[in-house]
Amino acid sequence: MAPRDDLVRRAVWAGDLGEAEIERARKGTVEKVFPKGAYICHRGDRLDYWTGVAQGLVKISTISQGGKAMTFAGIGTGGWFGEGSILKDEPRQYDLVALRETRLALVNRATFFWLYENSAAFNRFLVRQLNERMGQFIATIEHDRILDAKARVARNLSWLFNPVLYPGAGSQIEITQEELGLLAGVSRAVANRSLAELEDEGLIRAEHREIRVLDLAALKTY
DNA sequence: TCATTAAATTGTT
DNA sequence: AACAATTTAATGA
Repeated sequence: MAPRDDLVRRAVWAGDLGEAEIERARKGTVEKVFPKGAYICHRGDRLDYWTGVAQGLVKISTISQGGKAMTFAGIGTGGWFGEGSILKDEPRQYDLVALRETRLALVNRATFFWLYENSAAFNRFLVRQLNERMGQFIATIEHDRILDAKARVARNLSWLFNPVLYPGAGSQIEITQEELGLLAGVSRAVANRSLAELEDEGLIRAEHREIRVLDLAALKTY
């Protein structure tokens, strides 16, 4: 059992793919491991792969003109991203950083489009994913008051628990406070305090190396 | 299985 | 950034 087989087969979008489709997808997929802290790609780079996180945690971020770091999304194990850059055939608009050792599944451009043209199941997945992301961004804009540290932590956490984007994830996730701090753009100490407060408010439960969400809706719209 | 130790993670300052 | 406390993982009796 080559790990590559499992990778494609286990992917959420492969759920109702036919055997032939899976085989085709498998052939166009390579795996690559990035060490903790490594850049997967910089803004402006070309990365002609549709990318899935087989294991690990990736931050999608950019630096604003004012020089402030801004995180667009955190992608955990089981998440997929990059369809926008592939579809539009343009360089990445943001930086990709592996927050911990991360194993990525890279689906090449030709295979992506083959699936796009031939698999209804794949298309259903794509539409759902794009729609869900859209919803995330709209929610972000709607609640775009001055984002204090706690709010950023809460929002980034809620992203990681999106049941549509991560069908596999239950109500708990493995993430350290340091990693969450990197995602939210706050220091570890602040992340720690934010989590403690969120826990007091009954939204989450923080444990060692993992966090349980008790009220996802409240977390999203914090 | 238990004890010891090293490494990682967390709580505070 | 530094330090202590706590938890986990690894090792060997």
